Amino acid sequence: MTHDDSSQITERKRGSGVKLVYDLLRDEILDLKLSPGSAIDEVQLAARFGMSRTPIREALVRLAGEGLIETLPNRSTMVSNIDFLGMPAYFDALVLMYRVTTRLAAQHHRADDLLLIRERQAEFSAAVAAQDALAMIATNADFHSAIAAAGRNAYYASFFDRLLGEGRRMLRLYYQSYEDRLPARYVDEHEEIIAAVEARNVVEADRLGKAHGEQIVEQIGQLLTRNDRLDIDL
Amino acid sequence: MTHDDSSQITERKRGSGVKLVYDLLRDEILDLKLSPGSAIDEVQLAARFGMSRTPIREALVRLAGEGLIETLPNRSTMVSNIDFLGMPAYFDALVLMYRVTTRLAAQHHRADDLLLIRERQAEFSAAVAAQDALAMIATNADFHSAIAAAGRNAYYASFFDRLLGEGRRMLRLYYQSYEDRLPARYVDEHEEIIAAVEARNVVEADRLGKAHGEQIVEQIGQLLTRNDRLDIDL
DNA sequence: TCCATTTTCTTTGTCGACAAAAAAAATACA
DNA sequence: TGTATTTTTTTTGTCGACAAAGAAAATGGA
Repeated sequence: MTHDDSSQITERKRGSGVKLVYDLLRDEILDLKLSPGSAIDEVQLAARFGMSRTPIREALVRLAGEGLIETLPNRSTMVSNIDFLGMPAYFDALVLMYRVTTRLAAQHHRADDLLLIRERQAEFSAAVAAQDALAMIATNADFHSAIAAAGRNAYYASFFDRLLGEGRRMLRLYYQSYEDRLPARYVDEHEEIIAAVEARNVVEADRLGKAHGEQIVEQIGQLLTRNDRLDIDL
Repeated sequence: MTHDDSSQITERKRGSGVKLVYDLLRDEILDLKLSPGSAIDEVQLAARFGMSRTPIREALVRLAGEGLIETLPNRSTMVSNIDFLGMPAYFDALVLMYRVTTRLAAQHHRADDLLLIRERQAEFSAAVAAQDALAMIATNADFHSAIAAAGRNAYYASFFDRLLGEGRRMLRLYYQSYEDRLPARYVDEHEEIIAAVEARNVVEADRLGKAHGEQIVEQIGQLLTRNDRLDIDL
């Protein structure tokens, strides 16, 4: 198994190596370029990136901290499996975070937040137009991450980011099975969300966040039997 | 500055060093034995634990991943400061997690969960009786963590654990200023929560979780001016 | 005495090497 | 041929050493 990477072993700034490996590996995992369950070899990575095992190891420790890889003591390291049994729990948390972050954005956003949010929405819209599934998933996550940032709650934001990251893998599976064709409906829903946030309409933002989340969940969750998500009424 | 630790440099199992350092350092940080902002010296720690810098470093990376320490590139590593400005956001998230985890525990708990929860409650009750503030804070966190585990949502549970950890530092400050005397009221509230969970009374569990959280927040949050917590009505 | 520049010192980031642990392969024995 | 035991291989965990990057101290000039 060869890794034809034409890997440019260029001069790197001290300390930048870890971030490089971390970011790249994270993307590869979330985009399913590294399939769940596949083994990760430190020496191979070291060779690929032209550095020693030490920075590789640090990147792996951080990825393990996020649950993206799993480490068997003294034995193999591998890409975490997608926890299908945990999907109901995942969607429950995801929808709640959709709600909460959108609601808080309506409350606490500042003028320049909207600029960033609109940028993300433009990127998402472009990805939809280009029918690029990977880009759609990533830019959709960025969009909601920007919303969360505008909500000014770092705890929700980081939790939400983690959920969105984990979700990228599941969504990839989903859109793969639907031939990379994605409803442009999400673009419209995003626009509605932006409008509600801008108008500081908290109730409407909450409702839209919840609806948007549930809409996505429903499309995916048809496969699932169990359906006892948390449903706090408004 | 000497570290008189009578450090037993005994033979350790391969791979156990990291966890040892991580656990101990985490506890020392959360119990404020290491004050926020204080520097962390890798070499000193290596000497103290009788091991090389490598496993120390790995433990520090993990702690940094949880936000408990901060690393200035190429320069110092230090215990994270408590983010007082972020406290409203923190409490907002904390109360919501109190609610959600208690509610889910009422829905999804199994018989043996209650045994564990009661154990934790007994420990908390003992700590209150002994007027041991540190133990109270730790066992209270354990109690709610057990509730969260019974809720069968790993995402909420891990997020909640992180919040409870972060909270240990704030609570320590709070109880310090109140002369380590803590209302036994929490013990009763815990009992009510257990009863609601056992009865699978979801609405009541939700209400109690919210009330319990808000009660704690109010006691601490009097100091804070801003008070625009998320308030989803039931 | 005060400030700019150079030198030393401290602490981190990276490396190559080696030992421990577990798995895989090879061997011995019935 | 099938199974238990030994040997080899693979991969991780740990170590000591060194180089880079700042900070602190020392030096020099006005």
